[in-house]
Amino acid sequence: MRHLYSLRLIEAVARAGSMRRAAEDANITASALNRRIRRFEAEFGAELFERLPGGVRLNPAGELLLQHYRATQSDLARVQGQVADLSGERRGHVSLACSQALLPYFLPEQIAAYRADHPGVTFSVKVRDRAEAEAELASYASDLALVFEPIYLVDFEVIETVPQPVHAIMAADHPLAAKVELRLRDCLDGPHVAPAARYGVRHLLDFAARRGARRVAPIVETESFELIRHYVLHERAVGFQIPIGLRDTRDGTLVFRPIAERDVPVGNLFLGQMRGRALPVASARFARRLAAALKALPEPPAG
Amino acid sequence: MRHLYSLRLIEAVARAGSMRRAAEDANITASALNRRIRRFEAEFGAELFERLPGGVRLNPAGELLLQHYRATQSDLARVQGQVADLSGERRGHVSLACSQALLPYFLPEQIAAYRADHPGVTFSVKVRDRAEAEAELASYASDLALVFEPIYLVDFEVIETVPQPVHAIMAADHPLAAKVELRLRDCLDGPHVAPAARYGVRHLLDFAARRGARRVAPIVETESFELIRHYVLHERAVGFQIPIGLRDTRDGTLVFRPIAERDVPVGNLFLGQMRGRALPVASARFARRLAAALKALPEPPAG
DNA sequence: CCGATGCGGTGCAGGAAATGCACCGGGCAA
DNA sequence: TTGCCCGGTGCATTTCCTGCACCGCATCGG
Repeated sequence: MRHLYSLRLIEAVARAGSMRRAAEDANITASALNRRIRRFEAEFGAELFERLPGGVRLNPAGELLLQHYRATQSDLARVQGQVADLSGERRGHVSLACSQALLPYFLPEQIAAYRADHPGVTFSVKVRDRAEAEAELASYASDLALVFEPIYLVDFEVIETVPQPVHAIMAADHPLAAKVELRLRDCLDGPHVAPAARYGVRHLLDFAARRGARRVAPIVETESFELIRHYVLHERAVGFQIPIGLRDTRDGTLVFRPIAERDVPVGNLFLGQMRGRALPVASARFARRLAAALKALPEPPAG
Repeated sequence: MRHLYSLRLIEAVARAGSMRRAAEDANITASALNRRIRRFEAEFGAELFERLPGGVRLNPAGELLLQHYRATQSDLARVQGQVADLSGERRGHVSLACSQALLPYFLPEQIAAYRADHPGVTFSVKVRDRAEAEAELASYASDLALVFEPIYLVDFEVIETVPQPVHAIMAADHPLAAKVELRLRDCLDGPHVAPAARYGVRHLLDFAARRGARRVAPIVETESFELIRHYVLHERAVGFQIPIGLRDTRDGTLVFRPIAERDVPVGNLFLGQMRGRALPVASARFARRLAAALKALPEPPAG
């Protein structure tokens, strides 16, 4: 939409940190860009940037305006989606930020099921930890977020929440695999593999360990849940994960067992959006569906 | 803001019902306007108007877009207010739609008190009945609404509510003035003066009368609360009003008495805004103040 | 039936507005 | 100092928008 061109340029400048670089990105000359911005500032009634020797940076007024631009843009996209909808096109796009646990099973299934009904809808999926996912929502870069454990932002509006007790995962021939439920100390006493500190599972583990005067001391600490799942098959170690990202492997080599609730508190998976925002039709429908699927989630079998 | 020019023109066309008339209002030629709109429609991806023999009318897509425009405009105004605010200017504008009962005492006092602290803030006050006031909010024409009794729209977000029992008003020498509390039948048996049907007070009276198998049969029915207050001084009649619009007159000629709660249900005064909307700073602050003032409202003395 | 009227829409020429180019002064690093 | 990159500006050019004249069409009144 061309009437937002100036605002788009302002965003580009804010991102690039310099008018000349932004001009290059936007395929116009720096002088044209400069003048557009000066003109806009005059009309708006306030400067938007701090002019520094090495470039420019948004000042508070600019931050405010940029926020407005993003909200406007998102609302316009929603309107266009609704219009397309009422002309029967059923097109649209869903953008979503989620944590890694959703990647192997839950999200692929949900997206595929949704696209079976609405083949015109496309998706973008970003993998973000909790803090990043909330930033995604706040900047309107994603419509939805699906993250594990605590929510920081007040602007995060919870659509649905589902409990996910932390599970220990291990090779099928691991001694602990014989038990139905594990104690935390059983897991921490032996070699273990854990996600990095910023992940929700680790957060719960650290909290629980501290309470029990123990320490999470992983032999491998990683940001990749997939690495954890595969590593425990190689060394006699225990990993930690939430059940939504776990399934019985076909060959039965990987097993998972819940950790006693009295040791590690049950965490929650949150589906949320930016507070007060009217989502595009496609995203709103998908969110409703996700919420239903989360609510219908079976108690995970201790496979 | 010039980047909204096309949208402003679209709104003008929607309001005028014809491109030629809108062009005249906007001081451009019809051809220029026509082309702007066609161009916008092409870029937007959908027609916005039904072309009729005698002019044009918004189609659903146009309605949606217009709603977006109004929201955008309002949000931009809020941002500009915030920017002015952070440069310490404390300027701003509050627009409010309210019912007549607030005009004599409550609103003037509140506005004056607010302006004493923030002299840069200006106000516009529209007198609207309940339905109209809600339409004002929905079209972003007013920031706040302060109305009596029931709320229709789901988009009306209640900020504060305060009970206001219906009172009968009469001349000091009216026989009924001797009682501390009146029964509805006492009022309806004699000549009475009442607001028109669309007002909340009348709504409650009609409801109560129907329940008691009686009828509100006013000798004067009017849209002016002021007329009611003055009329009862001229003829031995009873009028109806809510206490927030009543004070002891200096000369003691006008008195008001509550009507028994078992006869007429207590109505409520609602302070509200458009659901989900971020108000301009000035309006938000004034709303907070209004809410506090409403909550602190004294039980009305039976003067 | 027919002309008058008011509507949205278009071809074309003139004019306003945005752009690109060349260049300035200034901070910064080597 | 020299060279570099920054934001900002004067001027010629181009792009885009506007205004005018006019078309086809539907409606209305005689």
